[in-house]
Amino acid sequence: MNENRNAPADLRTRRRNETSREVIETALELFRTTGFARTTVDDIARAVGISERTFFRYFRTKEDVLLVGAEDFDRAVEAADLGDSLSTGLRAIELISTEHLERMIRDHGDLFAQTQRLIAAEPAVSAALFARQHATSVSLRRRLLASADTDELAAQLVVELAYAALRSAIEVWSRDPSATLADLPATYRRAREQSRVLLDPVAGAPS
Amino acid sequence: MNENRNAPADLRTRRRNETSREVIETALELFRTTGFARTTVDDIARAVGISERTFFRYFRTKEDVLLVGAEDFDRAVEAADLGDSLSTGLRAIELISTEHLERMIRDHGDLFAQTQRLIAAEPAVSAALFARQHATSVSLRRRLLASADTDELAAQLVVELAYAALRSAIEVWSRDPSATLADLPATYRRAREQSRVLLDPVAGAPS
DNA sequence: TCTCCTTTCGTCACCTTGTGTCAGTCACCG
DNA sequence: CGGTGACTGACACAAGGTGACGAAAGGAGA
Repeated sequence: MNENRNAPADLRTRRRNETSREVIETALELFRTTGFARTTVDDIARAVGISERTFFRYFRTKEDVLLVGAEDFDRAVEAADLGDSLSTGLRAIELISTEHLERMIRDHGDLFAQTQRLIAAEPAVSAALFARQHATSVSLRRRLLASADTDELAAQLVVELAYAALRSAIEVWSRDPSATLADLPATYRRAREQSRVLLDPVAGAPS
Repeated sequence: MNENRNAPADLRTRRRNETSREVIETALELFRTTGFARTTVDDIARAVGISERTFFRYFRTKEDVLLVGAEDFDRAVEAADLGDSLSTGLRAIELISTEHLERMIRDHGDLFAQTQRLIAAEPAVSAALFARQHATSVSLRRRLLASADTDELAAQLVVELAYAALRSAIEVWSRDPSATLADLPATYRRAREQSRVLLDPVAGAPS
């Protein structure tokens, strides 16, 4: 399709992005002050100055408002070159995750941090996020199987373990009030290293 | 509290269990023939012969109907002795998972298999399941921190990796049409072994 | 500038999930 | 046998989410 990345863009699309961002920021504020569950979609729409119906044209669900870069991440994962083995596949997923975190920090900054904190605090939202990741994990497993000749279990495990490290890093980081945006990539690096140590077959019992 | 396990039980509790099981089996049938989304709670209630309101007295949500042993599993995890280190904690979670699978197979048999297949096929339900697991994972991390003196990231990782292995095993097993109930414990054992091999620091790149 | 097409938006109507409430029923216990 | 507490059905209601239709506004061409 037409891929005019970083172009001045349409006036329509520009206004759409503005409205989208305005909804996110307004919702974020309402969620913090009133709580996620007690804030209705109608509250958000009214505060932004749009109709309830229009809100759902921007976001499929109330939870989606907080899943800022999720769609981009999914697309990047789907487009990634996984190489021809499980280890190259794992490395590819980790690389994309790293780039994703850096881009989110660069492009969205505090907005990203705030959404992550709210996600960690709100089971309904983390469940929605997981549903996304689960869908891509199944698709990833299929692609790994096609290119890396291995069994389904190993392929699924590689994907799940990679996602587990990413989720854990974000989770622990977002629950730490003193952590800054700059700390996140380092936390994720530690998560990858530690996950390898924790399941080390030498340290773990053989059976 | 009163723990009359395996006792003849009250007439009321007996009827309650019967109704609950009837709801599960009826819903399972409707979900398979009509699809999860297109089946309304009212359809299920009507088919069982209870009111819509009563349905919600048995199950908090429509998804909960498929989460048969989840509550027992959570309780078992919460009550487990995690030892005094991350490795004993990991071992404890794995033991409980194994016992849980065996008990589900023994007590529920095909019902369990059918629910797992539907869960794997239905994003909304796996999201609900994840929400449960996420809640217990946070509580587990706290308990590991209290007993094993380590950092938050390592503790969270241990829990997430353990859950990832369990989920992957069930996921892959439930998507295999030729797999039988007896295959599940073996699949889970392979998942634990493989997860240790896949993240082996010797095979993986140091950085 | 005028016209035509496309996208977007607001309004209205509707369905489904989930909760609160109230009154009636029934098993159990004294 | 009468009281207590749990379970149930019926009703009302809030909130999330979808479909349909007409109006308004942006964008392209004459």
